[in-house]
Amino acid sequence: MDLDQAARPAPRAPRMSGDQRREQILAAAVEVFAEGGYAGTTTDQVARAAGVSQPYVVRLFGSKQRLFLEAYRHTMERVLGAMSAVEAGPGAVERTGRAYVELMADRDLLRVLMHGFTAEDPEVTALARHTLGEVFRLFRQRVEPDDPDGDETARRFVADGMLINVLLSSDGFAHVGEDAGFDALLRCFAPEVVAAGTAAAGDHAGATA
Amino acid sequence: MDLDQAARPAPRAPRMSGDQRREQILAAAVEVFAEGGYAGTTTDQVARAAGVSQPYVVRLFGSKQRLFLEAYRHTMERVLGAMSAVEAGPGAVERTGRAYVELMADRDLLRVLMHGFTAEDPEVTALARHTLGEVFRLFRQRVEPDDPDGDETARRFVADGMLINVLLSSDGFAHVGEDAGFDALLRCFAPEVVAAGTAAAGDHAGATA
DNA sequence: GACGTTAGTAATCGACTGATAACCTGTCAA
DNA sequence: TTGACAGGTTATCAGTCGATTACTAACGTC
Repeated sequence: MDLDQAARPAPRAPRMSGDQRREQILAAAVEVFAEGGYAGTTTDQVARAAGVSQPYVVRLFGSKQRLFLEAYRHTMERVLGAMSAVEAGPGAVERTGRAYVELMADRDLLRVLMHGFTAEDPEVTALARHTLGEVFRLFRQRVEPDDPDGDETARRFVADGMLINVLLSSDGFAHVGEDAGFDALLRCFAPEVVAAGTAAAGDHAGATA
Repeated sequence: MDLDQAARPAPRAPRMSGDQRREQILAAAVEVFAEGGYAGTTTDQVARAAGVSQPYVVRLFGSKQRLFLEAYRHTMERVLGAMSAVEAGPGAVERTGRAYVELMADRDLLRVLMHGFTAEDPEVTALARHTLGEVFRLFRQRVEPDDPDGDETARRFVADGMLINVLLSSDGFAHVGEDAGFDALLRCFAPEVVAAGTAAAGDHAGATA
């Protein structure tokens, strides 16, 4: 009994290759940073989410800041990768739009991206600006290059993207039926979601307005 | 000498009425929170910016969280106030747009607003969503109510607003000439700024791309 | 089967931060 | 004058967090 309970030193998780662990921790970091941002997240939270100890996280990445930078870069590459994968040609505008919308499936991605814009660290904000610029550029080069309205179309695309990011970051799609004005805005994007949401909410809605 | 240096108990700032002090601290809070967000800002930073001691800030507002909430509400009211001040009628769309652009003069306002969307506190994100909804609503009711494209126009307005917020938050206008794609995007908003910026930058530009 | 290397933890530290308590000091009324 | 209240401060604490150190255990390999 004593041998069974006390002597057992907690069934340690199996070892993993360093690279695997790095990827795992990075994935956990994206998840946790998406929620709390840089300052609002502890290395311990990341460690727990990844199932390792806090000091190990710090040692693997050098510092919290570097961990965040790597997580951010990781995010950036996935976003830009998705946009780069769209081939040019007729209908490219619509297909690029769909590519961005599909990014919403992983809420964390665009939320981390968002934290980059409001970050304090100049290195992070520089990455964030670069990402935004690349999104613009990638879209732009898929529009007829000599279309005089191309810049305008691309700017609108980026602007809509930022609105989506904001809606996602503020968890807007999960708070339908609480604010009339906000619902109206949401309805522009997903009328069916709002219709279903307001019907379902109705009772517990505090209707801020 | 001893009398001059040591005995003098630091020339205390003159007393102020409680309400005045509150306003002053609130203004300082907006300024400092704009930079660091909620988690990335200490009550001591706010206190220093306001020229008072840290415990006094906490005691006046109850807690850091309540201070942030008040600062956020303050910000929100100024933004919505500016939009409400636009009277309806012909050209209302353009005038509302100008009103929003004029808000950019105080960088902190829109940056604090932005932090609300990425905040962890559900009370804050709810306020942020409400603000967004009101911006949409206020714009919408200034467009011909029976204009079938009204929703679309209003959505674009809000989206452009979010893009502006992002550019402002990431300090984009101060980093012209560092990233080609980003410059191209910026050129859609303020061609003259970018032209001047790239010319002036040129030398110290690392040109991320 | 000893040995170096790699994956990982426990213990702990020093700095920071939000909050509390206790105290000080102008100002104004009676 | 005196006293009471409003506007402040200094001192200090308890918790948290990133980072360091020192240690342990699994793996390959000769």
